[in-house]
Amino acid sequence: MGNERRIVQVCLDVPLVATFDFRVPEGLDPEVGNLVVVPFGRTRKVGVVTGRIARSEIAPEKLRDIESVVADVAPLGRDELDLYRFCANYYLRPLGEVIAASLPPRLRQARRRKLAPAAPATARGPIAEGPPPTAEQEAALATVLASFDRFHPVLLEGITGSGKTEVYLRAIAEALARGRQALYLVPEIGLTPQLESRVRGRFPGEAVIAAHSHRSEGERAQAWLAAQSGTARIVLGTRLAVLSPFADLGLIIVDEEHDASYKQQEGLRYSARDVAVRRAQSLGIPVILGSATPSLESYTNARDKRYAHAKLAQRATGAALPVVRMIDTRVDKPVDGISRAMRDAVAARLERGEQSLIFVNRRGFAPVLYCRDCAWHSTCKRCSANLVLHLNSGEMRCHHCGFLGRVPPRCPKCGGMDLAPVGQGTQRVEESLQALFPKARIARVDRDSTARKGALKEVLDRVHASEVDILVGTQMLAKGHDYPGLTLVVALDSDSALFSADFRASERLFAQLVQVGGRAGRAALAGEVLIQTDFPTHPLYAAVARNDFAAFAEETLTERRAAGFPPYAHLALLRAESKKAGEAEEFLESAARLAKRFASRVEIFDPVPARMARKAGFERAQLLVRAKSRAALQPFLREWKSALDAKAERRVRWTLDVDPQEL
DNA sequence: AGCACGCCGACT
DNA sequence: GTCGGCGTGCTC
Repeated sequence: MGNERRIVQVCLDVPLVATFDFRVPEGLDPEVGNLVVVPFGRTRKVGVVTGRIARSEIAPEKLRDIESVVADVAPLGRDELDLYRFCANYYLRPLGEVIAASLPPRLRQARRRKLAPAAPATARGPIAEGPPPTAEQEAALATVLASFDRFHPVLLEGITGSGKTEVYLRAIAEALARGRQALYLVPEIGLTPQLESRVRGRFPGEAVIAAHSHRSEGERAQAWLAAQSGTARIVLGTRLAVLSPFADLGLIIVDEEHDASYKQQEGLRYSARDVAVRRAQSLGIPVILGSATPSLESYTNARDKRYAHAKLAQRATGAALPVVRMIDTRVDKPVDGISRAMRDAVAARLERGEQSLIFVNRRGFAPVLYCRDCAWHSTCKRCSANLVLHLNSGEMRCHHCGFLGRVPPRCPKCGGMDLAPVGQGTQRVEESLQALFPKARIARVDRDSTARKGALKEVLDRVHASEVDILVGTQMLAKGHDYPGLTLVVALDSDSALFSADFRASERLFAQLVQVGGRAGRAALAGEVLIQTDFPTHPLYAAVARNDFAAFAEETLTERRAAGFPPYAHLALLRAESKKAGEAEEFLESAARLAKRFASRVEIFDPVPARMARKAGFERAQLLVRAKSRAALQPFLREWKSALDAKAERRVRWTLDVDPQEL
């Protein structure tokens, strides 16, 4: 009888405490991995059984019975639980939080209807014929296939338009042929509706599931179950999908692997790309990381032969890469943001019936309103940021906390009437272009203009139908879309990123310019990219112009090595915020003192204000920690975290960000 | 995280 | 006299 394992450890989404013990009543037989409903406090919760034990340390009178075993969801597999344990450990979060993040909301509800029975598996069908691969694609695929039965990540470095997707699709075909599932991660699925239909078109007989947060709760639950049961053969998804269960995962693809949106910026701050590599490693399956501008981490891994390196240097269509030119705005002074050279270039496209894309990474009309009499300017009371002028709606808006106010008719400080919008946002550029080219059909694409569901697709359809001459927009335009009639891309205001305090800003700028520039001239027409800048000889722009990622990477790596930053070091950031000024920094000061007690192989920086020192009424500060290796950093972080938890600090909200993406 | 309990200011 | 503010503590 002593061997009867009538107590289970149940993992719940509760801070700090990983598992709670529960008795198993007669008639129930939960196994490890099962979802169970348990009474908790005065509510009920869904948890996951992580162990079965004969005795509990908990006083018997405190133990309560499991209420039920969730019967319509199969238990989580060993592989999944291992993966979640790794994430919990590595990112220093409770296991319950990781599991909760991996479960679709519907499955986390203790009270819910029974799930609809899973859709039956579709018959395996023929795979549609793709275009004949180019020699480069063939070679890249050979590299992928050479490491198909083991873990050996492949960095697929391919210029825009080189046909990385074709390599992915052929790799997926191989995984399917071996009877296994494929996971295809993309940064933002909402922006790439074309991809889903392309994948479905290629694999008409296979169940393709798109998993992302724009789905209804029912659909998300169905997608999760289909991946878990193996009904779904191909799962296309955003970062969250990397935590999805699979019956028999045989391949992971991370497209645009450099993209910052793979890093979750709150709660469990995981990098889906890094988790994908780790998952592939423990499953012994191939993983393909694709990008035109790889992250410097992946790039060095390939250069140092830890990853295989496949390159696509030619455009698959044979189209030439766009010509990149700088417009020296010290000489060619822009009027309302538009230089003479830009105006001429757009005019030439209008005359030829070709399309232009104007890239302005700022929405609104103007980033700040300024009083010429007293130098007052519009700032947010709750954030250290300017209020952005949105003329269309007559509002001043804070893009960081959501504050909304009316546009002041006169200066709030001196009462003067001479208020001037300073700088260019997408709305203003749209307006200026319309004034210059009254007959041009202009469409604006930014978070404001595409807030309505389906609005983005409508604009893109109009672009494809040649009903738009000029497209003005933010980085939303850069990702993944094809514009066959587009021959001109202009970047208006990228200089600020050249000198940012964030050491990754230049890496992001390079990727962004390459990506948006790559939209030009993808079909039969030659493309041109113009960059308006005060620094026309800056090495970053020169490398963009030569399409020379390697040169940019090597130069940036030299700087990183000298400064001791990733990939030559590993970082963690302790972020703190508090409503009272000084409290956050005080907390970090004491955290730093604490750290220095047992930090032998890590370097503790001084606390500094966050880049946005005040946000939504919270004072924010951060403390950087650096180590030579993960092996040195991780044990330190674990010890530090538990010491910080023990302080039970209540006034200050704090979180540890392992491998921070933005400083 | 929820959700209680528990002591101090303004009001149906 | 109560309603409710959020500080403190617990959940197997």
